[in-house]
Amino acid sequence: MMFLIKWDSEQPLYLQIRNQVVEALARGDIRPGDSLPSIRTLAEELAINLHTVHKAYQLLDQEGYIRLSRRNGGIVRDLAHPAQDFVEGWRDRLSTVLSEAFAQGMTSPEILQHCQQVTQEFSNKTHHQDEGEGVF
Amino acid sequence: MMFLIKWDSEQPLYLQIRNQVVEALARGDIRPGDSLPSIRTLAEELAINLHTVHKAYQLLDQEGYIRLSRRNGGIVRDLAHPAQDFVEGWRDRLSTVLSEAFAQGMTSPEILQHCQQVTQEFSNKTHHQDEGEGVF
DNA sequence: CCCAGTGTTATACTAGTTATATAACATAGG
DNA sequence: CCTATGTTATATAACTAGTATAACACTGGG
Repeated sequence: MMFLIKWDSEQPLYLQIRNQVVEALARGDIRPGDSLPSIRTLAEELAINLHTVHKAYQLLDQEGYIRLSRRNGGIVRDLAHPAQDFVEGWRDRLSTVLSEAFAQGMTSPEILQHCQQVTQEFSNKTHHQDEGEGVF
Repeated sequence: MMFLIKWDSEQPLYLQIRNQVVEALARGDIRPGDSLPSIRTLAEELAINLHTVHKAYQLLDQEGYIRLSRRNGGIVRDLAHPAQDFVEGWRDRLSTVLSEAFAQGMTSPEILQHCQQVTQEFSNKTHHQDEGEGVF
């Protein structure tokens, strides 16, 4: 799991981390049962503060993506179904993003094509079962 | 153009306004050439501060959705093509939103169906040409 | 038994953002 | 000239983001 901090981004650091974990999950780069790096390890690796990483992990835990335990650190959960109350908020966010494209003059076919392309990137879960990153 | 402020939302007020304008634009509720309410008018109507509305309008102007002039206030621009540098950032945001759905266990067909539904809402531009809101 | 490595909590501080409140300025139309 | 438009300038309070230290609680391994 590679993290990359964009220091010139307008996005808060803890959100960048959160998003990268979620995208890695969607992409299949990390899977249920896998461990995230320890809070301190990742903080040092990215040269940022422990609490910033902690905040990202707490958010991921709260949203249901991982389970954060005092013992094993952050472990990716198995989400067969969306967490409760997820879909409503998610559709609102989807609406907002798609509305931007319409308002900018993109056409429905154009927009839907982007959706399909992105979707294919994520469902391309060509994945090696036995490749590090796991709990040991 | 009806605005609705959610006081319990986590979203900043100025972003709520910005998003509602963009969605109204996508939905066809407002069209190129239309005037937005004056900053002071809208501020009073929503019982919020003038500067908060101004910030929303400035953002909309900066993003290319409206033109803000000292003379006529905020006027919706005609965006036949996306503003430069729009698409790159937009696709990133789309990726983030769609990745959340995947990570929550939704399937590709499910997700694409949502995209199509939202898209249809926006392309349903059943619109009355001569209905107020215009410049006068 | 202790040590090292987990997350967790507490406190403090700086900087930036959000929202409000007042006031004033600049411009042009009626 | 008055009025309505956006614009700019301060100031202030509350909150957020990020950093810095320090300490606490737990537990697996040596």
